[in-house]
Amino acid sequence: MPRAFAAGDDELVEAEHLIRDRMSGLDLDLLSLAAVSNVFRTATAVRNRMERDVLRPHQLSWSAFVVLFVLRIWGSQESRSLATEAGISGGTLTGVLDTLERKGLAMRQPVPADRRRVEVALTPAGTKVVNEVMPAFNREESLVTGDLTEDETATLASLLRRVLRTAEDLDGR
Amino acid sequence: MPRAFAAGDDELVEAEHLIRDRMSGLDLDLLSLAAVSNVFRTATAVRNRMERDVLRPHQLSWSAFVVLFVLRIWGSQESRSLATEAGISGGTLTGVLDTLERKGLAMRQPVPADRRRVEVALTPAGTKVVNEVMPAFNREESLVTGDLTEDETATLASLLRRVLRTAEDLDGR
DNA sequence: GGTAAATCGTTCGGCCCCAAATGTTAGTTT
DNA sequence: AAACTAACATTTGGGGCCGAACGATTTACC
Repeated sequence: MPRAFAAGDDELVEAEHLIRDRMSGLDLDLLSLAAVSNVFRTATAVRNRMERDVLRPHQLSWSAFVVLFVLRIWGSQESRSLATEAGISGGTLTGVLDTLERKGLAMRQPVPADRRRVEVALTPAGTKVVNEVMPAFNREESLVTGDLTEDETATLASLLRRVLRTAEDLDGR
Repeated sequence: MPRAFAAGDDELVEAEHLIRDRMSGLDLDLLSLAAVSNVFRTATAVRNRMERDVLRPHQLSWSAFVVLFVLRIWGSQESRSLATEAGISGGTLTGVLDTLERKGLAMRQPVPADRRRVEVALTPAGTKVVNEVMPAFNREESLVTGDLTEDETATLASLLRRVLRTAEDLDGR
């Protein structure tokens, strides 16, 4: 999303006027546009920070960390649920697991009852990495929300949760 | 833990409870963790919807659409500013522009005064595509924020704007 | 019991993504 | 003018990402 969005209130208004002018006749919902645009812009900015300051020193990609995190919190599980939980496709997970196995952070295990399935588990090294990275990750989270009061942070989480629920409900699940 | 956390305790979804239980020894700021996690989860869910329902029928990638959108709103401009506005690296923009040029949606033009630089402009076909996609995109934005009142949507945009600004200030801009 | 259908992880092709290296061009210094 | 220095888009290499196609396996049905 364009940089001028949410760079500041003044710039935001300016951008909205610009959009209204340039897209006149298109009848846009500028309130929703601003909110959703800011979700994307914030996610991108924070994620870039995380990747550069937290993940890169550990040689981890975003998805690799998410997979490790899911395994750490939810425990060992099969590929399919792991992919869903991590928010990536099955094909992508195969590649991420190849990388994680090569680094000795996770491992695949056969499921005796069903030879199609694969159980994925953290190695001790993988557990160690998550335990190291997670606090650093969380410190960044605290930093970027540092301008918000605790109530505001809770409100933000709550509003986002409702948008997320709506999106998931629209997808029918 | 802070009052706001206890107050919003019953709003925590299962995942947030699990994290609290499994990472209890790591002294995490769960309030920030929930807020930032929800930014990422929401961005991913909404973006996946957008790509599947809006962009894919037009054979457009996310970045390709953002580039077209920036060109549509802010007008023709040189590669460097376009990459910044679109939030992608210069190397990525080269590839995206290759694709857009191949599809006849955008075009590069030499800058006579400086032969290193390239001016990028929408073609008529590119303008037409943005005009078609933008309203569909905005309808999805309205949909996913449909559970929020107008005040809440504005609050969400405002809170995100402050997080975004904090992240950008931390990066020292 | 044998065939058809569903489900699993993987592979493949195309695109996206970044950082770093590259080659070209412009501006600055001497 | 020659030699640095800076700025620019592009190329390169390694990975991530998806949907579709694939082969192997299990389940359902007749």
